[in-house]
Amino acid sequence: MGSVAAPLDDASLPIPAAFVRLSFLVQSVYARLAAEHGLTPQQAQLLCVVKDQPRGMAELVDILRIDKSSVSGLVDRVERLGLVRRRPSPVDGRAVTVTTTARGRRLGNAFFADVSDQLEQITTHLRAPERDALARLVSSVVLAEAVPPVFGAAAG
Amino acid sequence: MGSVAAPLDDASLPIPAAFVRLSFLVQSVYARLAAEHGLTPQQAQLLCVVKDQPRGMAELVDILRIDKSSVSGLVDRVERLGLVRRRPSPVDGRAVTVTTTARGRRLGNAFFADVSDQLEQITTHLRAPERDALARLVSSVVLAEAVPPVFGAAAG
DNA sequence: TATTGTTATACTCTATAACTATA
DNA sequence: TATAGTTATAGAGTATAACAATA
Repeated sequence: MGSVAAPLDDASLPIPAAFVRLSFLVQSVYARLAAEHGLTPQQAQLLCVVKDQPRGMAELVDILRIDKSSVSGLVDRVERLGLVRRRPSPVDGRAVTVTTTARGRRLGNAFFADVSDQLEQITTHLRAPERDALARLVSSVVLAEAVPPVFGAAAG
Repeated sequence: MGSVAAPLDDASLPIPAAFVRLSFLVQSVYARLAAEHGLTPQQAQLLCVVKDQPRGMAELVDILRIDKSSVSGLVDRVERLGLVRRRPSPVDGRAVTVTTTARGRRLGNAFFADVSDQLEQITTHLRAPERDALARLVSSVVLAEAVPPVFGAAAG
């Protein structure tokens, strides 16, 4: 009862259920659009991470939060698709830098734009001030928790 | 830059980036806690879906959004762990019903409680009215998009 | 010695296709 | 015929452990 400053009259789920189910929705959209571009979600995510900025394998471990051996395999498969390339590091003989090819960059940008469109769409039932409040509140959680820059132009 | 009714002075990400990164955070928490309980995220999710209510395989296909053959394999593995059981449907000779064992129900409840705690924690930097607004706004998206009840007590 | 990255191995997850059995 | 579910198969994703090469 008596909710404070209710922006909508809809029922409200507990935060955990709301978050888990929003995550499920986001993953569904992400997976569907990745598939439409011939990619797995993980391959699309890799492309989003490296499309604006080359990254070393160790950086990818930190950003993607998977083991280095998993990164190796993932980069192998995306490289086999002709979307990224391994470059030797100019400063460290052991390290490699993962860069997109022209095709990879185009595909990454197209996927990024599609996901952005779809995720904007699912908030169109909200009014502008509510959308702004939602963006600010979710952002504050994401920034407070130092979530790696797995999606978005630069900044990370 | 006059934002409307700003609840916080933090920078705000675009909705899509905020959503994708929140989803990444939720998945990270979910995977870590599942592992602490000896489960994969998918196994934990299955347990959350059936822990309060038996479900048929076809229902699980709709809720989990994976192919029926994938559900078969997933249920196989969780059944092998002794956490769920297949029961013949009383009304349809072709159908089976997936039920938790006592251990599965306990484990599912413990996992559910842990995830709930952790996801509450990540919003503790917000004040109560902001948390309420966040819950309502995310809920409105989830309910408008008819996201299946993959987490939460009953309802769905 | 520590760090960067790869390889070998095993298991989970997933979809496609073909199948059985019941409705 | 259609629906409920399983099985066979193959590929992707993941971690662990062991390894090579460079710092």
